[in-house]
Amino acid sequence: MPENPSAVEWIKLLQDSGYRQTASRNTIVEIILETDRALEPLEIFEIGRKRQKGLGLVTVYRTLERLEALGLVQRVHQPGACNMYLRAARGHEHLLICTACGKAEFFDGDDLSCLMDRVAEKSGYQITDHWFQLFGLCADCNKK
Amino acid sequence: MPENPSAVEWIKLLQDSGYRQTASRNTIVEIILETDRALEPLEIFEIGRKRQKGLGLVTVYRTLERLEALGLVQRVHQPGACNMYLRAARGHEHLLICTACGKAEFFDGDDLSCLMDRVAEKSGYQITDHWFQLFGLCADCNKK
DNA sequence: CTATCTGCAAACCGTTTGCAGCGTT
DNA sequence: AACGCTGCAAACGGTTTGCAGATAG
Repeated sequence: MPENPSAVEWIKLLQDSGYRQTASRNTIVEIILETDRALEPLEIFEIGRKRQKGLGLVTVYRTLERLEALGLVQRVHQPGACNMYLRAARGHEHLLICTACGKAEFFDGDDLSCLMDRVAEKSGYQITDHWFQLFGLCADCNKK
Repeated sequence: MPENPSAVEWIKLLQDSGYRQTASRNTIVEIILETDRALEPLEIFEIGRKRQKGLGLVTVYRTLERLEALGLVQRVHQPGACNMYLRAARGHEHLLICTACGKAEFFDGDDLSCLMDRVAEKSGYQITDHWFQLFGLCADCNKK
């Protein structure tokens, strides 16, 4: 089972790609990695501003853009919003999101391939990508 | 103008829900039902305006809102856009979308339940909903 | 005749861009 | 010293709202 990425790791990847290490980026990366649910740019900005006075919302957008381009972060689509960001899925991970608290977990779902093969054959499509996401109540929210 | 039987059905459902039948709504419903891909509000507006002079973009938005509330239409999420609308899926239908021409087809995928049961057991979540969508090239676009 | 529906214009809000100065390397 | 990065303010574009007149029932 893959370990969660660390902030140090991400900062290093950013530097290896020619980007500079700055206080703003450190803050943003830390917030994303320590939160167990997808966040909107504005949320990241508000949390970040408490830690680093003067942080700009624009920097949040630009940092997310870079992180997404490097495949470290992904945009999460939900029925009510599609502007939230989360650590990106790796390999065959898929998302499981709590509709009450927003908590996001990944699960492994690599056995979708046989279903996809069947659909490809029936439809005549050459399938190149898939989205699979589950919604529900996490154990904590379910108790209530 | 040839009558689309499904359009008649939708208009009737709208009326049964207390909404009035109007020229604008007829036009919008017809466009959605005769198109084999998801459309943005602005696209519906532009096509509709050619048929019905004076149609307003606001009416498109308000009609889509009502059709979505009645479960006749659904918002389609794609990597690049999540403001497109399509006839809603029924039962266990899932979407298969051509990334080249946008053509959307439904396929049946009701055998996801065993995977979902397994995820529920492992994660402790009570799963209430799922999104499953495939992307690829349709037979026509694949030839090129 | 009444309540809904309409289109227009303006407001709204999340996101992007231009810019001059700052900070990393 | 060079060039990327920053925050601010303004621009932008899709969506929503307020309104007075039109229209379905």
